[in-house]
Amino acid sequence: MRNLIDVQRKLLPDLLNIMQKRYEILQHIRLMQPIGRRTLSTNLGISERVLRSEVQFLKEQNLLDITPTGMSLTAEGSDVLKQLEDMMREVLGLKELEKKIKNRLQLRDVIVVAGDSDQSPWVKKEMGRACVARIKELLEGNTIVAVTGGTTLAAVAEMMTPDSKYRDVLFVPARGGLGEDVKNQANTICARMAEKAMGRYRLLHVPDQLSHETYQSIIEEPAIKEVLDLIKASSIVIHGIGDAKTMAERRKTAPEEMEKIEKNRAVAEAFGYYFDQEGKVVHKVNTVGIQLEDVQKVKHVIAVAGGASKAKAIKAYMKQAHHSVLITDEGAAKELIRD
Amino acid sequence: MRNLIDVQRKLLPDLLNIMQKRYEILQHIRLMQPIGRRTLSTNLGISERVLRSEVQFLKEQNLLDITPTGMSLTAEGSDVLKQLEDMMREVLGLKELEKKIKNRLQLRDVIVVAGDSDQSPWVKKEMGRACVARIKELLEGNTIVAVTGGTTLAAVAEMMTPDSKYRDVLFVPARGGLGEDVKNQANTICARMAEKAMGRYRLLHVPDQLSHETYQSIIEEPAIKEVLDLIKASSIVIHGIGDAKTMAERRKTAPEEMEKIEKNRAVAEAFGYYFDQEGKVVHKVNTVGIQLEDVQKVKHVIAVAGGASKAKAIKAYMKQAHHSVLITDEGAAKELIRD
DNA sequence: CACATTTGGACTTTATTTGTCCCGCTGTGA
DNA sequence: TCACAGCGGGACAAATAAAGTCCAAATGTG
Repeated sequence: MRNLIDVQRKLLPDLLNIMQKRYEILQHIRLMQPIGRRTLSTNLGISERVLRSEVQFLKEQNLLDITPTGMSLTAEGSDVLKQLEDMMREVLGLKELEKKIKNRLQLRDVIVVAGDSDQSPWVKKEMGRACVARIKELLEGNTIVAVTGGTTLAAVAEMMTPDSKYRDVLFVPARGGLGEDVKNQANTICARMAEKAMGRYRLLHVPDQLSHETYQSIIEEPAIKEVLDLIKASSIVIHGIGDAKTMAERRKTAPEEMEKIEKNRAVAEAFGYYFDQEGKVVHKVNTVGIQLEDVQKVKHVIAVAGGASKAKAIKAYMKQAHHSVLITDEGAAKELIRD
Repeated sequence: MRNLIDVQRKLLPDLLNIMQKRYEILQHIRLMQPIGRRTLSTNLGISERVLRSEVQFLKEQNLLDITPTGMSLTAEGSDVLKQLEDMMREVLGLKELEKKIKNRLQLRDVIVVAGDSDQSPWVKKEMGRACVARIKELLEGNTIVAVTGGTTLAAVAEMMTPDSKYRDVLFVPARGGLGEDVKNQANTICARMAEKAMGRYRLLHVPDQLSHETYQSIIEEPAIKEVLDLIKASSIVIHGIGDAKTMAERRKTAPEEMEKIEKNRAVAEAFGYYFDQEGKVVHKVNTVGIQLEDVQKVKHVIAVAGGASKAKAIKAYMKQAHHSVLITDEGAAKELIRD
């Protein structure tokens, strides 16, 4: 059955919404029957008119009776509802997860896709697609989109599709070099995403490790400065979240910094910042680009991260990012609400 | 899985149609890839514009690639299609049955509902609902609807629902007494149906067994004659089909008539007419009302009959009723296409 | 008997789908 | 190399469906 639902989720994504809506209507009617339209509509939080259409439909399907006293389920309606209950648990699993996480972590919005990216790599792509869909909702006119690096963001870039909306969109890397592999660098991903979107992009060519003097002079270079200004002006930021240890190891982190990270019990990493489990910054990679205080001023911040193994990191980072949207997967989501 | 599909058939009947549409699109693309919109749309028999919307959707779901050479499935699309194939066989079962029967029996239209009314009595109600839905499609202005008797027609009456469309509809019994039980008589059912529909009705009060003289004089009675004229003017006829033997036994058929029926190998009964397996009339109950030759001139004739045991009768009757619409159930349908 | 609910009809407004036409691109065969 | 057929996709009008709004008739309840 899980199979069928998954296929349907692909083939008719809004089917689930409609199914859920009708399910809730039946559920409420069973609970409060006989009940009138007005009472029910306020109870369900949907407009009376749409409830009316739905109810009319359900009546035609012989699932409910409609009398001057109010509406109530027919025997058939009870049967259907009973069967529905089982399957809705599966169908709705993800939506419920989203709600729970949104409440528990106090986030602006949460999107959970099926699967666990620790186990099945294609789940990252699903998160990517969800992210792309979300971005498209946010676009208006000449938006600047800042992106970071990481394998998850690479998946987002891979799932990007061209759209006329992107005509005036500019992609920029959020921060300079953080010591990553080329294929996971913000620059690379930024370019890839822009190409896929058929949009424009600018890159930030700043070497990884710099002395203080060189650093000061390089950020005064007009070409660099221009890009940095664009980054600060971005209205959408898309970033990944990493496990602190993994990220520190993946980057060529100096031993003394490594020690600092470990000593302060950093668990999460994002933007080159390391966070402990309370969401406090305990270390920061020194590079140009957007800073954490800038991020908090950006209109739309989207964090993309999944896999059960990343749950701790996500939880820690999100403690100081309540105005972000989180896109994650079932694996991480289940861990997030475990305790 | 069958469970889920059944519930969905109830809860979102048109979503399954969309699912089918998308399934067929994917199927055709796999077969003919790479293929262009225009070619594909003529092939599928849908307008190019709606195909375009569908294709765009499928592209967004990452199920197909779209290139200047044409459209082709992605790996994901192939997977989904593969999984779909299994479940569509179940989803589409009834539709395929409908098509096959329509072609094989050369009928105007066929509707098949799930189940077998021999085994589960509620299936008759399903046929009833399907019939009612069909009737509503046909109504226009002040229509006259003629109905016969029988348990199936009783179910149709039971499933009738009021509608503003019925304001100018008049229900009449198709033929006079045929020797049935009161609750299965055309008169009873006609009245019941009209009540449920909140429509008007006229009845035909003619005793069962009449001498020739009385018969001649009674049909000249103004009150009777008026109803008979209405019956002949009806534009919709709804009737059941019975097994000849069963019907003959149920009615108080005289022994010599019984013999005639058996001798001529009657298998089907409808309207008080008995048919052999070639669809030839072999006997006829003598009563007033619509006659077989009148039926053939009526605009819309709907035959409602289900249950595996009735398949033979349905087949026989339908041999001479090609312009009818048949509403039946899965049980009968499977028998109908067996050989 | 009056009141508070109920459903359901009717009409307007808004959103979505579909039809229609056309443009620019690309691979193919002359 | 060039022309052409077939491709996708943009743009806008027309048709259709959904939702908002208001009101009338009916019915159970105090």
